[in-house]
Amino acid sequence: MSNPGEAAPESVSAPDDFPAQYDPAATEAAIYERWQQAGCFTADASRSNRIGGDREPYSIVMPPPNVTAILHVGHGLNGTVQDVLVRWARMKGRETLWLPGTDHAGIATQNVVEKQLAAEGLTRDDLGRDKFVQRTIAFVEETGGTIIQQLKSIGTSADWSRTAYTLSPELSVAVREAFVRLYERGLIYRGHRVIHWCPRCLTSLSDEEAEAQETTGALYHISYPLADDPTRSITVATTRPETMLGDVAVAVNGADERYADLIGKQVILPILNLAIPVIADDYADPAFGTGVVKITPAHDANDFEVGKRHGLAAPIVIDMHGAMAEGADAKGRVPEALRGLDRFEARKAIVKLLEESGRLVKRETHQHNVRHCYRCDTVVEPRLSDQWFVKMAELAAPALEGARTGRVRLLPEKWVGVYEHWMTNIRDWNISRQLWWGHRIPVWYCKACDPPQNVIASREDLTACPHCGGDVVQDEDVLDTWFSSWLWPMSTLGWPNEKATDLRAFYPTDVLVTAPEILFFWVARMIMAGYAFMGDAPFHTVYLHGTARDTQGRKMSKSLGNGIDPMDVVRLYGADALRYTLIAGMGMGADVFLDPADLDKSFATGRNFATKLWNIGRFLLKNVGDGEVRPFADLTPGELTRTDAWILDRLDAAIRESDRAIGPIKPSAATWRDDELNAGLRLNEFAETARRFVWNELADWYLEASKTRLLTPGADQQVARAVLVHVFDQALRLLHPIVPFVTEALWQRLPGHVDGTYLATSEWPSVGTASSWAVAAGQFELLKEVVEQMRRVRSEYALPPTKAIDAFVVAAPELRATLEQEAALMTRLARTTLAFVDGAPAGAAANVILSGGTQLIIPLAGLIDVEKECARLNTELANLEKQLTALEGRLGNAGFVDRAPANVVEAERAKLIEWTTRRDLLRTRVEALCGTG
RNA sequence: GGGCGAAUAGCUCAGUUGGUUAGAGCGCCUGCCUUACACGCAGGAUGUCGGGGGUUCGAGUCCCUCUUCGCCCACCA
Repeated sequence: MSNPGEAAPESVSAPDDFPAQYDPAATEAAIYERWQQAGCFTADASRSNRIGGDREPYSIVMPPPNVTAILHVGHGLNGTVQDVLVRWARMKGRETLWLPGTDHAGIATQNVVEKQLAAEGLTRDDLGRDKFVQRTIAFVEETGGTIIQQLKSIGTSADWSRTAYTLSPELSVAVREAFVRLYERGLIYRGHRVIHWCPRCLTSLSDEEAEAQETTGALYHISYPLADDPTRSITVATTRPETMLGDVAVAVNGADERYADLIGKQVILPILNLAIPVIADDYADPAFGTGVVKITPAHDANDFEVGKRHGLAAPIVIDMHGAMAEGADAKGRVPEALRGLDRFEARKAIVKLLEESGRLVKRETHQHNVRHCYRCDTVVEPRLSDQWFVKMAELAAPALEGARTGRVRLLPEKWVGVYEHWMTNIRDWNISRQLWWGHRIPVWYCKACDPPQNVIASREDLTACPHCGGDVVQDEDVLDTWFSSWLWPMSTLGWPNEKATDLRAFYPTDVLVTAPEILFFWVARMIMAGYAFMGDAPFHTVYLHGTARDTQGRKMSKSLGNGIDPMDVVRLYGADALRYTLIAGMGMGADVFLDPADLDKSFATGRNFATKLWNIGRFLLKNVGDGEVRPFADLTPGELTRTDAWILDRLDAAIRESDRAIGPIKPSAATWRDDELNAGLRLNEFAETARRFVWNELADWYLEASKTRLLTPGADQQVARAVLVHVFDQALRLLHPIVPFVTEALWQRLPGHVDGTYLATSEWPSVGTASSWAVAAGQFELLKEVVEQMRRVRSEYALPPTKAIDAFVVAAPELRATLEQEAALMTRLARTTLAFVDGAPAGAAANVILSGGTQLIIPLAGLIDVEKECARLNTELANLEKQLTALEGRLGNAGFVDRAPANVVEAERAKLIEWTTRRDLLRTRVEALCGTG
C-alpha cells in the first residue's frame, strides 16, 4: 500500500536505479502515486462523442464493495478483471471511466455495529434510532476507507474523483425518485402477507436473501381426532409441529376419496383441544405424507393463501424473536408452559406432549430445504406482516427481451438460461427492512385522512399532510440495500438529473463484471431499473467470473479460515504477481484454485513472470544502453534481418490474438450479432498469448539470436537496437493491462522515454505491415527447426555442451543458401558446427528429416548407439507410413474430395507431397544406417 | 421435483461454425550456475477426448442413451 507520508520519487528511470532483483514493494506504491498525480485515471466527460467530444466513451461501474469490507481474493479477482478491461480500453483511445464506490450494506453493516454494541453490553434499542445511526456513520467514516486503499494497492485504475456511496445525499435523491416513480406507476404497493423473517436480524428478507439449505429434519405424523367421533382421527404430517398452536384448519384434496366424508366436519387440535374444520383445497397433495395438511396461515406462506381462500383467521403464535407468544388473533393459543420458549425448544416440548398424549403417530427423518438468513445464517421464520413490495412482472419484461434480442449478453452463456428462468418466474420483491441503517422509506402516513389519501409517497420530506395539513409520520422501515444498488449505473452518473454531463457522456456503460452469486440480487435488477428509468439496458455485457477456491475446491471464506489475504501477496510478491496469477488461472467463468497454505507455490506463476520481464529489461538496458536509438519507423525493409522479420511477424500475431481474446470492445450494432455473442473476454488466453510472445519468442529466441549483433559495432547493431527497443516497447504495452506496475517501471526506463509520459495512457499496439516480413520470417522458422533438432540430438545422446560436434546439412539449393548465411547463428544457438554437403555422409549418425526435405545428419561414431537410433528411425518411419496411408485414403475418397472445403483438400494434398518426400528420405537413411534388414 | 451445464494429460483447463499427427500452464523426468534471469536455460514423457449407439467421406466437436459430478430455481406440508 502506498505510504502517504512519503513523497513519490522524482523519477524511476535513472539507469543506476535498476536493481538486479525486481522489488515490487519498492516500485508499486511510487508508480501508483505518479499515475494519480498525473490524472491518468480521471475521465473527461467532455471528450465523449455522445456529447460532442472526439472520443468514443468506455465505462464500467465497479460493483461497490461493502463499505466496511476488507479486501479478499474475490475482490482481487473482480477488480483485476475490470482493471484489465479498463486499461485496455484506455490504451485503445477510449475516453474511459471506471467508476468506483462503496455500498452502505444495510444488514451487514448494522450487524457489525450491533456486535460492537453487544461487546459493550448494549443493544440498538438502548441507544435509540438517532444515536445508533450516528454511531454507524462514525464507524463507517472511521473504517470505511480501508477497502479503497487496498484496491489502489492492487493497481485499480478507477477514477477516484468520482467515488460514489450508496447512502450519499446524491444517491439518496435517486433512491427516492425511483421509489416515488414506481409508486406513482402502481408498481410499489404495501402488502399484508407471510414473508421471510430473520429472528436475529429482526427484519424481513427478500426471497433472494432467504437462502435454501438442504437439511435433514423430521416429518411428524400427528393424529387429530374427530370432534363428533373421538374414535376416529385424521393424521397430518408436518415438519414444524410447534406451529400447530396456530392451526385453524386441516386441508385435504377435494378429489381424495379417503377423506371425502370428513370435509366440513370438525377435528380437535391436540394440546389446545380446539375444534377446527376440515376443508377441501387443491393445495393438499394426496400423494405426499398422509394427504392431510394442517393450515397455519400466520406461519406459512402457502397456508396463508389457503386461509385467505377460505376466510380463516391467522393467529400469530411466534413472536419476532422466534419465541412462542400469543400475538394477534391468538388469545389462549399458547399454553403458559410454552410461552417465551424458543421455537426449537417449543418443538421438542410439543413433540413430548404429543407423545405423552399418544397423538404422535410416527416420526420419520425427512430431507427438505430450510431457508436461512444470508447475512447471519439464522433459520428464517415465515412471518405475517405488512411490507412494501415491488411488482416485478412488468419490469422484467423489457429486461428479458433485452437478453433475448442481444442488447445485453451474459458470459459465460450458460447463465442466459438461468437468467431467463428467473425473469419468467419472477416474484414480487419485498423491499422494506425493519432496520435503522439504510434509506428510510419515503412514505408518510396521515392519521386524519381516509385511505388511500392517508399514505403519501414523497420526494421531499413531509412535515404536514398535503391533503388536510394535519400531522404525518414517516414509515419506520428502511429500504433493502439492493434498492439503492439496482440504480448504481445510473445514480452514480447523476440520475435522476437526465441532463447530468456524466450520465449523457457515459450511460449506457459497457461491461459489468461480477460474481454469479449476485446475478439476481443485483445484475438482473440493474437491467430492469435501466429499462424502467432510462429506457435502455445499463450495459451491453455481463461477465460473470468464477470464485476463488482452495485446493480442495472449497470456496474461500472467513468462516472456513481458508482464505488468502491479497495484501500478503502484494507484500510478498507484488500486485502484478497477484494479478497475473489470477488472470492466467481464470478461464471464462471458471473458478481459480489457490493454496492458502503455500502462497509461494500459488503465486509462482505471476511472480516468475514479473521477474522474467524485469530481467529482459535489464538485458535490454545492458545491451542497448540508453544512447540514442533509431526510430523504428525509419528502418527500411532491406535493413531488417530474418531474425528481425521473424520477431516482428510474431509480434503481429501476438497483437492479433490478444485483441481477439479480449475484444470486441462493444457490439458492432445496437445489439450483439450471433457470432459476437460469445466472443472475447478470454482474459486467460490474452495472458497466455502475451506471455508466450514475451517469454518463448522474444526472450528465448530473439534476444539470444541478437546477442552478437548487439555486441558488434556497425550499422546492423543500430538496426538490432532499434528493433529490440520497438518490440519490447510493444510487448510492454500488450502486457500492461495485466501487470501494470512492472511494465510501467520498465517502460519508463526505455531509451528515449519522454518524461511525463505514462505507459498507462499510451497507445495500444497495432499490427504492422506484416506481409513484407512473411518470407523472411518463414526462413527463420527453418533455422529454428535446425537448432531445435540439433539440441534434441545433443540431449538425447547426452553430449555435454563442451563436446564439439559437426552436423551435416543436406538441403534444396535455395534453402541451403539461406541456411548457409545463418550458419554462425545456428552454430552458436545449438553449440554445434554445421557443414553443408550435397550427399548424406555415411557411417553411424543421428538422422533428422526436417520440413522442406532438409536433412540433418550428425555423425556420432563411437558415441551413438546405432541400434537405438535405428529403432527410433524405424518407429518414426512406421508412424509416418501409417499417417500416409490414412492421408492417401482420404484423398482417394471421392466423398472427401467432392464435399470437403477446397482449402482443406488443398492443404491435404500439400501435406501428401511433404510427407512422401520425408518418408522417402527416411527410408534412405534407415537403409544406410541399419542395412536393409 | 423442474431447469441449465460439465465430463479431454497427474492437476486446472483451451479446443470458436465438424476437417492436419488433440494443445497450454502447473506438476513430473533428464542434463546444465551458457557473460539478463536457477523466480532460470535446454531437452523429454504422459491422452481407447466418461461408457454405448447413431448421422457423416470425416466426430473431442452434431444427435440419442446411460453413468458420474456441478450450478440455479422450487409453496409438497
